[in-house]
Amino acid sequence: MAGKRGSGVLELAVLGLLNESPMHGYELRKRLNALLGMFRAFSYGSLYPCLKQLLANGLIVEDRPEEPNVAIALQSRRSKIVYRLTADGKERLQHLLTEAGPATWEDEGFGVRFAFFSHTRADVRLRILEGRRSRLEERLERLRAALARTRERVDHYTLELHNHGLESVEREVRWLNELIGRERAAQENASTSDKNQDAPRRDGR
Amino acid sequence: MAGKRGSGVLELAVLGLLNESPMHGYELRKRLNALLGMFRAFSYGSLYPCLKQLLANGLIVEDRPEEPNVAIALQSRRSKIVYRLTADGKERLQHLLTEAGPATWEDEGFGVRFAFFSHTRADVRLRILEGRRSRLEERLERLRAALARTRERVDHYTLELHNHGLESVEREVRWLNELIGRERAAQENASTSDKNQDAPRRDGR
DNA sequence: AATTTCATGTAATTCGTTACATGATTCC
DNA sequence: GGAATCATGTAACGAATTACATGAAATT
Repeated sequence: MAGKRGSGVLELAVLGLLNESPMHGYELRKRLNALLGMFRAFSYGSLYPCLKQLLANGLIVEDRPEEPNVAIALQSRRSKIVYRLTADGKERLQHLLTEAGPATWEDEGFGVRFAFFSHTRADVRLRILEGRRSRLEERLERLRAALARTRERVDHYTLELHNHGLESVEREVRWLNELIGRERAAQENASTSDKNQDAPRRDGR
Repeated sequence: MAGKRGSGVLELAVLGLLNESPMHGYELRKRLNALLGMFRAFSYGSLYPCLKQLLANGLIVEDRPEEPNVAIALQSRRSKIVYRLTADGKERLQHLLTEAGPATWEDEGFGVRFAFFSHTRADVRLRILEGRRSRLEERLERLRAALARTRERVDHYTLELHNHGLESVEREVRWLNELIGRERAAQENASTSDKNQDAPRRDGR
């Protein structure tokens, strides 16, 4: 059922962007690298095969701008294949935004998920932020333990590297804490006036 | 000449560790993930094929602990294949530590290169640090430009992400500046009493 | 004796890249 | 009319992963 290809951060990013508005490949790549410039940059060699795959899976459709009545001869100008999401595509996007996976995927996918937060349900946002935080905290523990075990036996540079890394992660945790706090406040704010702001909780397992 | 396989961060890391002391695969992986825990974790599925490749390329040799005279029957205990660097391997390590490559490799390799700084020539250290800094600064410029172009057209979350990313990179640049300053001071300190501390500069191109 | 940890490997797969190849459109 | 950029793709490759498979050694 699930296609053999088309997974990965790229799929999520493409679906997310097409969810905001239909686009052709070239523009997609530009917006992609503007949006995710902090983390990575995708090339056409990845993008077009991905689009092909999404098309084959029925998650997107092409919108070639042909008005059949108006001008038949103008079909020669057949550049710019605009893609847009199908219903299946939207479903898939929600799945990718929501569902958990292996830690490595969650790590890679966080930036992209965050980038589409304004199109994401409040409860899902909170879950993603908390998930990220707990993974980072787990990592912190492991790193601190490893550092304590080898204390004094490592050279100056290794120590410097570890400390810098540790501080970076700690900094991100503080950032997440702030964001989570704001999200919670906004949610409470909304639930005082509006009910059913809570997510209908999914099956417990 | 150059083997078709065995490139990547892993090769550098393995050579670097074996340069410190001979080791068998299992221990190698543990030390690897302790050393590079901040960035990545390698699995046996990567490590053993890499060792095999390095062996085939003559960069390492195996040191199976068989004393032929003592006990022939004890060969049945053929665990723990200890590897150590050959002369070619040391040369290759110096090449990998020193030589520049595509930006993506330099980015991935920085952490590993840094981890082996205590076994690296002072001038090479400085070059690596400055290279990293200039790449980061280039990235900063691009990010700031992109941010300025789309200013006010992006949603709250995207802005938050970009700012956090920007600050992280700026922070690393400051860290590098500190390190570079210290390296320079140490180098000057040394060159007042000791001459030929300068690197014999390689061909200019 | 059983379980955990040590130790070594292979096969298939994944996600992405670089380099190549092509052509239309716009700017100068 | 020539250059830059827009636009779409393909083929070959790269680096590492996961899942699988095996067995010896140490601990309980």
